[in-house]
Amino acid sequence: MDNAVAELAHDRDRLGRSSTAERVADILRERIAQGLFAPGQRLSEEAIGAALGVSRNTLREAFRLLGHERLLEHRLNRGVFVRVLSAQDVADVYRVRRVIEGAAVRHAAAAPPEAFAPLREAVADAVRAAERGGWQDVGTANIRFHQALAALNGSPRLDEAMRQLLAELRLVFHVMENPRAFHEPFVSRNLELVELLEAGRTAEAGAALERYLDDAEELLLRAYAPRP
Amino acid sequence: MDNAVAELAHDRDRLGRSSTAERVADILRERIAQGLFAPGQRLSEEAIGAALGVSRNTLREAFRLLGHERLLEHRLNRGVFVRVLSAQDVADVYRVRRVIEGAAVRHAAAAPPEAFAPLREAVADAVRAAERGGWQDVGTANIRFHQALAALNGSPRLDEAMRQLLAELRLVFHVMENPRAFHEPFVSRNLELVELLEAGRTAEAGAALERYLDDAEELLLRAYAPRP
DNA sequence: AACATAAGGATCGTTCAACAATTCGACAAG
DNA sequence: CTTGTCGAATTGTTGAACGATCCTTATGTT
Repeated sequence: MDNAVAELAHDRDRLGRSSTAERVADILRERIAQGLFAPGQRLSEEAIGAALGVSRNTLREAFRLLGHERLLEHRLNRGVFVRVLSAQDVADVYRVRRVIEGAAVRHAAAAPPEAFAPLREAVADAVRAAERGGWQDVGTANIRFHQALAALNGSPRLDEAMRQLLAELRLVFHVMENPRAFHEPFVSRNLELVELLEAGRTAEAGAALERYLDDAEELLLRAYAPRP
Repeated sequence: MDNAVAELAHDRDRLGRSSTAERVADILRERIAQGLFAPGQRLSEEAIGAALGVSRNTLREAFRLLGHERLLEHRLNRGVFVRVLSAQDVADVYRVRRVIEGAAVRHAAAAPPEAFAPLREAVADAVRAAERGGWQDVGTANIRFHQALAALNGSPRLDEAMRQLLAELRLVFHVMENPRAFHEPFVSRNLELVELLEAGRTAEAGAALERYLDDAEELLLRAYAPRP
């Protein structure tokens, strides 16, 4: 009985966690992730505030949240804009990915077998999406794969950092035509990765990951030409 | 001449970057770093807003900023509190430090000799501060050392992440008595680290770093007993 | 025609006052 | 000692207001 009460502590954070500003931030984050707000687009306080039925003050709190997540760019006296990543930004994102995901692969050696289940699932989702031509969904599944890979570190802070990095990357995906070319080739390579990991061949997995990230970065940078 | 103009670009971000909310956040961040606001303490909107002469709305924007940096904790309808790190938080901070600083050491092999100058300087500052018994300053210099170490990654995002991590750690330092015991022993180990790095013995440096972080974490966790 | 300048409108930055919602502690009742 | 109720204090959110700043357009000058 005392036990049942103690378990409630797990759900405690689900109680208070909903202010209007945060819910607005959630909505905007989702819209940006879906590409409905294009990079570079200005987000008018008045227009969005009216559309969502919240005051400008509340909306500005939400903007601060997303600005800190690098999804919005705050220019003084000019408003907030959906972030436009430069080529250097993309390079830096991949630099950080190498660090975080590389560490995850090294951690994988000590991980229990069931730790790889989320990776398997993400690959399976990607395969299914690819079969029916949903390239956008393939991209989403691939992102989930790498999120799950980073989770092998077992660190909430790295999970959060990875979440943010991948959200930034999504901004790049949306300004590019031909999503298939950017997502399809990597499904099988993700599968290769998880199989190497499960087999305990972490050194090879690390090398494969390096090649993966090098190729993805190059492919991305080659096709990515933001207005200078 | 064209060169001098080009250099101005470095300071560009310092121009527009001054909204009241951000300046308020800077002030509060500094106060927290100095320990003038103790962990767990509640920051009243009305009191601080009046003291700083800014409106509640502006102050709330600043709070959102610092909340996202994990320095403040926002509890719905209860206000913002200076963050109290749990033992798990401390462990997680060190987990991330191992990842980021470990990668930095690996990067150091390809770094030019002058890249280690900031590390040398930080150690020198720590030594000077230790000689005159300024243990608080020793801690600050040590923090600068590891910030500079992380900078070897050459990644703005990792720099920012490290900045945040070390700011969190400062929260822990402030709730502990006897700062000398936590900072003095590590000065010489930092010196050892930079010398190994300059000598190109990166593998040994990596091992030394691991020991460093293990010891620091254990020392910290042993003495750190936040209210449960 | 090219450039500098000035006026105007739009939007942001910030403040202020107000009210609803929520929390917390005190106090009374069982 | 537990439970219910009340009230003060604080936060959450709104709406309006005004100055500051930026962008565009119109105007004037060389």
